Amino acid sequence: MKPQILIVEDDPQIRRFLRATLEAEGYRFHEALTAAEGIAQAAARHPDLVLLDLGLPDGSGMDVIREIRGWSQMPIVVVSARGQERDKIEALDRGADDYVAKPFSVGELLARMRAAMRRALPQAGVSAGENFRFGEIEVDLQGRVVRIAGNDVHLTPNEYRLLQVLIQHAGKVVTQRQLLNEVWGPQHTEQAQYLRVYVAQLRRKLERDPARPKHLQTEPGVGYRLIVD
Amino acid sequence: MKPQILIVEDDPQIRRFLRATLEAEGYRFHEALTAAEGIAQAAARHPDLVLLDLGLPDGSGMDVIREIRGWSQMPIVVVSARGQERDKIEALDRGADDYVAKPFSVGELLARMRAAMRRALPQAGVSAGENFRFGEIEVDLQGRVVRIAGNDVHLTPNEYRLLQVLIQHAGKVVTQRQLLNEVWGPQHTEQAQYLRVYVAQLRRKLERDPARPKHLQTEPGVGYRLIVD
DNA sequence: CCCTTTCTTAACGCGGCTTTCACACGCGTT
DNA sequence: AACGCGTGTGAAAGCCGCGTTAAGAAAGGG
Repeated sequence: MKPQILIVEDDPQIRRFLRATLEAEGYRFHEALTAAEGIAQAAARHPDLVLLDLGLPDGSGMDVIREIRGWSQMPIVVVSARGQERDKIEALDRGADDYVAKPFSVGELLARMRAAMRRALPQAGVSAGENFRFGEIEVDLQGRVVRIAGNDVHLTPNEYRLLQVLIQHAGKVVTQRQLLNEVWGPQHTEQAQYLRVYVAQLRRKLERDPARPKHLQTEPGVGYRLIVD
Repeated sequence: MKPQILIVEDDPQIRRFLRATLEAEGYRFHEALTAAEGIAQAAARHPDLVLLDLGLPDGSGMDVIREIRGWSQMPIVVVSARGQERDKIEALDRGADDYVAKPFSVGELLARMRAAMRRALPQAGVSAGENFRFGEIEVDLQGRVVRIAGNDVHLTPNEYRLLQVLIQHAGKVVTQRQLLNEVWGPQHTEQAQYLRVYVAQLRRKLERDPARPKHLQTEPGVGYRLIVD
């Protein structure tokens, strides 16, 4: 199940931008335009993370933090145009998990969101967790379990690490050297044969038709790429 | 008891600055000048938070994050001169809790440290509860008593300690290093043999069929996991 | 001080994982 | 056509991690 984000933001332009960003990442999300609605939706939907703008019209975003913290430890990442130190300190001390000032980089925002959600997982034993899905394949990154159409698939340590690295760069090409370095260490960046063997093994275990891979594709002369729909 | 901070930083000037800052806040702290020493001290002292500089002389600070995350969830706040986006993303994805780029404001750094430590607190909440149950096994965390189907089972100190750590992370994988660090201390994180012996003993005492464990499962190449129904 | 319990260390078998090799295939070049 | 190159595949061999047992050392209690 993909993480569900609640966006609390009144500026239509920023909202559109966040919407596009989260959509591209595959997150599910809902939007609230006011502080009151933000609190209500946070209570109703139990999102995996709240993206909160501090400059809301009907009251300070600080109230949203205080209100939510009264009954939940859900991750709250503040996104604000105001970069003043005292705003940051107040928001963080009231219980926000992170504070990203505009203008911010998309990659950093997403990384900070991932970090906040990762931390929240252990204590909330109920929540499904940060699973990664592509096609009928589901990877439970916390539990280290891979399921294909619901059935558990056993991966060896190296196979799993290889898949992990590919997931980290999902959609993008990962060079052979990079894969070898991450999985086998810097001493083995020349052993491209390892990759051929293990990519084949992964395909046999994950792909419906290993000879015509749908997800784990070869980039000849460069590396491999994990296709996510 | 005041929080204890571990500073991992080679630059004497920044170290002096951090020292003065933390002292003024009333934090206790220790210092490590290299990555290796930082890892060792993190294991030995169990600080409440690690302040980590990424630009260390004897290897990347990234290794420190990866190493510590192998056996502990302690808060790690990166303090770095490098403010590049990819550094931030990499550090956060490897398990850092926050990333503060120099030049930073003192107040913000302290607020982010407080936020990171506040989040870490609830983790200790498991042992405070009442009895822990899984299957026909019941663990009285107060009385340090284990019963299986009503009958008392005697566990040695190390056996109980090992079970305790697994219960604290029930359902999740606990790495070998983490278990070794929690039960035998930071000096013995390489003695995986201890684990094999004691896991076998625990299984013989707790599992109905020790050869096919239902609760105390092995995660090959990683660690062990306590399955709770 | 002796006896019991617990911890540490070593040895060994087993199974599975990793590594390595051999070879087939597609493709572009000679 | 033949060759080189990068890639995919199957299988064999060796290694390594894990589980198990046992014996000696250390610790603790009478």
